[in-house]
Amino acid sequence: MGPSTVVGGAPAQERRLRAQGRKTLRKLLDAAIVVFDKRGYHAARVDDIVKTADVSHGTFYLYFSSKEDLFRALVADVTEEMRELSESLPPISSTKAGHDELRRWLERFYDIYEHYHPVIRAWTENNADNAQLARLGARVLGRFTDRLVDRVREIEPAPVGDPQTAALAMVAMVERVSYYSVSQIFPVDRDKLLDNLATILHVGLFGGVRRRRG
Amino acid sequence: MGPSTVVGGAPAQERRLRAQGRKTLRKLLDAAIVVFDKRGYHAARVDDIVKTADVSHGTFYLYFSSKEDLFRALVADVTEEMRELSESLPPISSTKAGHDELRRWLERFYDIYEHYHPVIRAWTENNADNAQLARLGARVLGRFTDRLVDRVREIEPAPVGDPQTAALAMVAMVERVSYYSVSQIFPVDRDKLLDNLATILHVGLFGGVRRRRG
Amino acid sequence: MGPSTVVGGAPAQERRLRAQGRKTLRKLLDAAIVVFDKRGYHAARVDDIVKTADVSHGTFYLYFSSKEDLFRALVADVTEEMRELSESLPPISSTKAGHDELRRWLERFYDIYEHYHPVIRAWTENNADNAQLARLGARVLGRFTDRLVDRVREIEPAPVGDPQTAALAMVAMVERVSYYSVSQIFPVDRDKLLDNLATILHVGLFGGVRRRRG
Amino acid sequence: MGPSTVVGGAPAQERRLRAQGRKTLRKLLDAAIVVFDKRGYHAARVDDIVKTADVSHGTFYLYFSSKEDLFRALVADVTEEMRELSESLPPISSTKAGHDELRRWLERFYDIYEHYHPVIRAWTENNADNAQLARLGARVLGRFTDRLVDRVREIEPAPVGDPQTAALAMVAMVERVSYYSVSQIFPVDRDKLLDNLATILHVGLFGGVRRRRG
DNA sequence: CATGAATGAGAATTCATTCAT
DNA sequence: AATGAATGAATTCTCATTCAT
Repeated sequence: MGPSTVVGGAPAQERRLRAQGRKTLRKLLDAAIVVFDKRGYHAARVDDIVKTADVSHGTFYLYFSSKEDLFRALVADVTEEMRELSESLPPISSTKAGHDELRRWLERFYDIYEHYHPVIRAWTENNADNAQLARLGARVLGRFTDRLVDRVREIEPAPVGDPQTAALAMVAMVERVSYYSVSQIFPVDRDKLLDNLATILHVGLFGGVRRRRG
Repeated sequence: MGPSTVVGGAPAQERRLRAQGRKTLRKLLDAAIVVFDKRGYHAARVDDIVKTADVSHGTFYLYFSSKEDLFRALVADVTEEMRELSESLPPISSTKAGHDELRRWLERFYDIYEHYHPVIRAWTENNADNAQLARLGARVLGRFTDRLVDRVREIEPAPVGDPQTAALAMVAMVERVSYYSVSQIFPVDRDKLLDNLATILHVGLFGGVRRRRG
Repeated sequence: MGPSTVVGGAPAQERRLRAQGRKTLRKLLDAAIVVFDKRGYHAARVDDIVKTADVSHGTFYLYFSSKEDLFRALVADVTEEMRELSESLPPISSTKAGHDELRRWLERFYDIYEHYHPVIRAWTENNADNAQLARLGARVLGRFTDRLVDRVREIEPAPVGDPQTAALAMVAMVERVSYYSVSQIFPVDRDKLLDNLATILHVGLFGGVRRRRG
Repeated sequence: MGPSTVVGGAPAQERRLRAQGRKTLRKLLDAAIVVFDKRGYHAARVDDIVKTADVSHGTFYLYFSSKEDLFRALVADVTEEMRELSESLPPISSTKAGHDELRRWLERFYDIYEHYHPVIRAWTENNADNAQLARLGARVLGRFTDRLVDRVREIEPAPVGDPQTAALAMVAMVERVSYYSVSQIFPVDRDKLLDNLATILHVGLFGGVRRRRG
């Protein structure tokens, strides 16, 4: 998990990082996810992050100009992963094979979501007072719906009247149910959840037929 | 909008409030919603709230022991309103009449959600470090799904295999799409949104038949 | 216990108090002693005092201009009682009768001290930043030593070389041991304590002869 | 003056202090004594302490979690010094040599008392609402009386009937007279005071014979 | 006389960020 | 590249005192 190229904050980009530096950078990013998970973004203290990463206070500012700077780096990671994921959505047929493709794709979504969910939650926290962040979030969501709509339109005959709205509703559903699951608001079994989501999407968007389980 | 009985925070509950006191209490609660909307819960300063309510700093602490205390009072309001709403879900038939009932009920949900959405967002923000709050949120969601499942089970023949999971997915969808809408992440027309949601729920849960619009 | 005429603070002295007013005044003074006992002077809140006296916040300021004003009124009470007590010290012979006189007089001291000890402690607390209070305290102590010296000088032959210093040491001892006792730093039996103090003073100042007990 | 090992408050104990840090810690402790002396414990502001120590406000909280935390550190210092002092009380004969030993020991007591008296006064101030502090104070006093009693019992024939009570009275006397002296409630010459105290203790506890001075 | 409400100055505390080594 | 120490602006909270009824 994690994008191939680790991107640091402003101060880190002005320097050429060696192996040691890249390692420290990654330690800080990982520590931040852990701390955001435990306390939430706003309650997270730079102090908590450096303690978790086991580096000194001053070191933090060698890599990031502020907590927000670090957060932006994490958001860039998520955005990139989600962009790659949305582009990787394959054609989905209305047959069992289509259902299984969808299932595998949702699985990858879920795993990324699980890894980054403290970042995603922080993102939500900040939507209120950070318009740019909100726009970026909308773009990520938009890419998912657009891609789904593309795939829906490939099906003949058209399985659903208003693919745009339906796709948005499905994205919303998948996102929120995943949130409930990873944050354990509702304890749900991962595999069962993915089965159900795959079925609902397949039936709701791709003309799949609801089958009794078992 | 707003519950019939205004409940203050810890300090207010130890005193007997007269008309004047109750008025100030309400001013503070309303001001808090405004400020949470503008800046988000964590960025909200007690100072902003008292300025908006046009009372002095000290007055705030006559009614609430802290910002969190005030927040809890607002959460109690939302919880109560949502409880009443979930209990008011009428039987839903699979006919056009059922669709219209659902539409009216969703409309009420949406309006409450719109009014309290700054509180609901703050709720989400705090789920991380406040387990009790998270549990309370789960209970509210649970009441909605339970009630939907009750209504789904009244339909013959059974329109959906696993009503529990389906209901949870629908609740998640409605909640999140409403969030997108009121927070204007996606600018959606309220009426069109409610039409679509009513249809998706009616078809997905209550055996309704999808009809071409127009 | 308590002086015959209750004296209020500045605001109360500008008005003629009726029965009701005098009652409220006394309730406040008594409540203050209770609260000073429980929390100490500085930690005592006007709020605690009015709650204990069961009057409203505003009423306090009808009788005293401030917490300090109330404190001064209590100090005046103690000062007056102690003045009366020091003047009442009878001639002390070096015989058993002298010992018994001393014992009775110490008993009265102890009882006043016990009643007012929260005020006396507050007095100590304030000696640091209130020079006038410190001077007043010195005067009270001075009256005791002077009076003791007067009585010592009546004895022939002179039982002690430097009555002034010896008297001061004895006053210090009595005061502090009483403090240990009433504040229960050392749990001491009142009667046994008074026996011992009477003996020490009688032997140390008045030429008394130490006798084995029993 | 001052104990050999400086102990900081809660925050300081979690970190490893270097030379610079230890210096700042000591500056704060010393400054606190100065400020407690000038204004008394309760009136002392953290602001006064940091100004006197010439460090910033934030630095204070790097070493102590609150004013109370700093106070506890000072109390630990006094307690330790007093413990060492009480253990150092040598055997006291009833001769002139015993008197002189006592005189030297009281001198050391007086000097420690003088240095720490702002702390000791604060201790008294807080006895009311802090039971643990009161217990600790009783233990310190108890060590003095116990040690005196040990030394008294070494004398043959027994010079006093109830050494326990007599010792407590003497400790009370010494403590309070020292307080009068250092706080200048009564302006007393240090040397003359120590002479008198040594004589009273020697005569009152150790069978010494009162001699005319001069 | 008495009350509940309101005020606001003042104090404690936190924590992101900078600095000297 | 890293560290521990220091900073001070920003914020919360308290509580004596005043006010309107």
